[in-house]
Amino acid sequence: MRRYGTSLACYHRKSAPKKCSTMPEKPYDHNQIELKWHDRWQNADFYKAEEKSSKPKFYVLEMLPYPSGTLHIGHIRNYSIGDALARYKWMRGFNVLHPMGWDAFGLPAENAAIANKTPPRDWTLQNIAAMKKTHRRFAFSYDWDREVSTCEPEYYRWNQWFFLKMLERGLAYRKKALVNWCPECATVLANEQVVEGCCWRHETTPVEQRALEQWFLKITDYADQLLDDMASLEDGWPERVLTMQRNWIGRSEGAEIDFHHAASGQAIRVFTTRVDTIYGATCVILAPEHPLNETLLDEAAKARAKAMVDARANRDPGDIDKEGFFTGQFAINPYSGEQVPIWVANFVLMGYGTGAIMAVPAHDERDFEFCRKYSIAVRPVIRPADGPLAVEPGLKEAFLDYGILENSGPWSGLASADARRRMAAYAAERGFGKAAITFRIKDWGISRQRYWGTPIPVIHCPACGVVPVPEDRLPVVLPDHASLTGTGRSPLENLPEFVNVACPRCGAAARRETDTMDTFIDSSWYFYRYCDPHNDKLPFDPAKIAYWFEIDQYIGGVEHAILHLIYSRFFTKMMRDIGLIQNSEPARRLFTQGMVIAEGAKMSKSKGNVVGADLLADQLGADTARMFVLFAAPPEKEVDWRREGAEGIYRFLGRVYRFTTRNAGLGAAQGAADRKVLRKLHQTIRKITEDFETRWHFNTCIASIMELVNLLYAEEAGISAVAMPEILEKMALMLAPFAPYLAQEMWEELGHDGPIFRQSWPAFDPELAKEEEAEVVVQVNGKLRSRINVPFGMPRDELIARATADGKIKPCLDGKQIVKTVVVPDKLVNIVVK
RNA sequence: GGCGGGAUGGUGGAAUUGGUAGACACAGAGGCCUUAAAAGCCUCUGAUCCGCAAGGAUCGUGUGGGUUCGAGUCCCACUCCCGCCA
Repeated sequence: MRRYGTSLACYHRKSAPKKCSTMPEKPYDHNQIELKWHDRWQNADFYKAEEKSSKPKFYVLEMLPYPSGTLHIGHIRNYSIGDALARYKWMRGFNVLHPMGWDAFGLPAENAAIANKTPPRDWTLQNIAAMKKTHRRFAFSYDWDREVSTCEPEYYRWNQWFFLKMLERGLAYRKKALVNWCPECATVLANEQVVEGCCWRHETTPVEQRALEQWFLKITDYADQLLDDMASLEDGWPERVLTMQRNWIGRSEGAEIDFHHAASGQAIRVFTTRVDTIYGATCVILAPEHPLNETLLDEAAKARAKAMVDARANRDPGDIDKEGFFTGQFAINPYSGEQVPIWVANFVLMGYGTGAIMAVPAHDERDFEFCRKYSIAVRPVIRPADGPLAVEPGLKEAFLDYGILENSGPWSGLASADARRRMAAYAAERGFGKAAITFRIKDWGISRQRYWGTPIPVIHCPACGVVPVPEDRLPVVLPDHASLTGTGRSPLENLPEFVNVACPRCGAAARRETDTMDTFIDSSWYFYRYCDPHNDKLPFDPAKIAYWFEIDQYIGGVEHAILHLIYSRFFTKMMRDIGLIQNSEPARRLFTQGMVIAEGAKMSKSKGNVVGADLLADQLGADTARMFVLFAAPPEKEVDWRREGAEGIYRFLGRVYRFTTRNAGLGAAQGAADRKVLRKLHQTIRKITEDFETRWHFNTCIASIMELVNLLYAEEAGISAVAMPEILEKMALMLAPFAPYLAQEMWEELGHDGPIFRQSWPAFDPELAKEEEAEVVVQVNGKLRSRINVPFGMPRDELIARATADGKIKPCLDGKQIVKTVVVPDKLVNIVVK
């Protein structure tokens, strides 16, 4: 196939009807079919969810896209999976909610604005319009009345409302925190703008860490719940997503212990999961940004520490070489009274635990590596339960397992687990520590020094401090125009009409907060808004949520396994706690589809290999594109986009269509092939129905329809006028979730009115689907030697008799002794000989 | 290093519960149709070997072991790839 579009149809029209006994077949012209129904469906309302319904509800949701301007084949895959499910559920009689929206705030709009001199809002709205058009071309079954755009004040005012609710409850707070800072741009960068430790726009400029006042959400308050509630997701969410979230939350149980600065007596609190090893602690190590460094270090050392912080910005902690320096100061071990040196090292993270550790090289890998490098003492204090204590010098690696304490003062002889508990209790008793749980997850920093986002609704008053914007004055509207340069602080700072405001409390001149919110806030609750998208009193009516939630099926890329999906779970719990909703989790089931790569390489603009959806719809048609991404691999796996593969699907759809048009309303007088073909038909329905209900291997579903079509071609002349309509109708119905345009056109060709999606999913007849005869495999010593056809349910003895009498089996048994015979009824006979 | 997922023809993949390995498709080869091409339709297509042929034999699911009448599937060890965490 070299040419596409209208010219393709001309080629087909030359092909003559195959037999004079059939209707003239019609060529498959995807443009003609898809444009026709696209126009007819323009104002159709088949896909509106009912507010009140006697049907069971089903909420199917695909992750909303960022409006970059174009849909690519990766989007098409995501939506094709959801759409197949939505259409199937509709045909199974569910009241389906299947909405779509736009994650419309974000930095690309600002960059585009700088590049094209288009205001971010205009750029975004144009992109949304273009993408929506493509969505419609692909006939995804969305209820467009529920469309949500997160950049609209009607939406983001509720971001602000939630922020105020969290502020009231102490879940939103302000603190000084380290952020990524590019000295070239003189601005803060988001994590995703830091590429290998450098600014994305200045690739040779290392990013620094600067302390700035930032707003945070207290997701750590929910860390335990986020972890515990995963138990309820275990049967509906992919195991690897749950594992990733568990790792991300990173709960560890241990103890906080105060060492004391020998010179000043000041406490240095360390976190350890292995307090039982504390007699083996040979130094205390502080994170380079630890606040105590201010008093402990001289100026030169402070500069070294700062350099360390900058050097490791956003680098994988496992990749950095462990480096440190001795501060010249000492600390006292509260258990042993021993003085140990205080170091500063880059592998100790301020964000984890207390920002300080005790190094026990004999029993911790990283400590071992570090202490060996700097020749710090290594002292074993735990021996294996069944062996002696390791000997130092000469120790080659740390002993990490639990064991029995040695050289540990009064604790010697205890087992590790026991010692951990008792020693933590002792610390609490004496007031120098306690048992503690620490999490890897940090509070969510949401301040962004950017324009295109939700304004944070607070006012800074010189007299009253931070004052929330009163609820009745929401939304704080983002000004339409701001001068964007990509440098300096938030562009909103340069808009006096935005910044200068009277304090809501005292009326004095005050300044508005100019930071905007992280756009992950927008996507943390959008799926609730779909249930009540036009509510201007509340983010949504709780009764509507009670009806639609939880989401029955959420579908998206695994790249969101952590951020978006943790934030969403957090928001749900927060919303529950403020009394808006009843559910504790947003989605009962999650499906993570694999990526689409193009000809072996990850798609990206810079590589120029992005497969655009519009071009596909032009050249091959929406049906072909949708079906190809479902056919090429099971949906959870990666798919390689290949032009030739998609052309194969195009050929298949043409085969289906031509067969249908030339046989509609026809058929032979005698149905010699009816039984065979009807059996295959009902087997196919059974297979696809089972797959929709369980594992969604649409690739094999489509393959089974291909098998059916191949059989129809082979048996065409022997299909009766009675069987033909049933076959063609059910085939159209089975294709409807995958190729809606073609299915609808077939439906019309078969003489039916109305949308095929309002039809019931075809039922299969188990009797018709049954094979007539069982093919039984005959093995000798486990090797396949013959196959025999027998009636179903043949008894064991008879099967053995038939098998041993088989012409191919007899010679194998000659002169041998039969040791054993294994029979699997209707399937297999295995004769073991010697 | 830990945890999770994976490795099947030239390619994407199938084999759902331990029971016919390679469904379906792509690519390739041949044929029919055609003045010709395209499209369409039909046949062949894991490797090696035997045979004029029909047909048959052996090998074969990353590597090495094991369990079993029987292993792509289960167990042990290993290699490589992907993801998350360190």
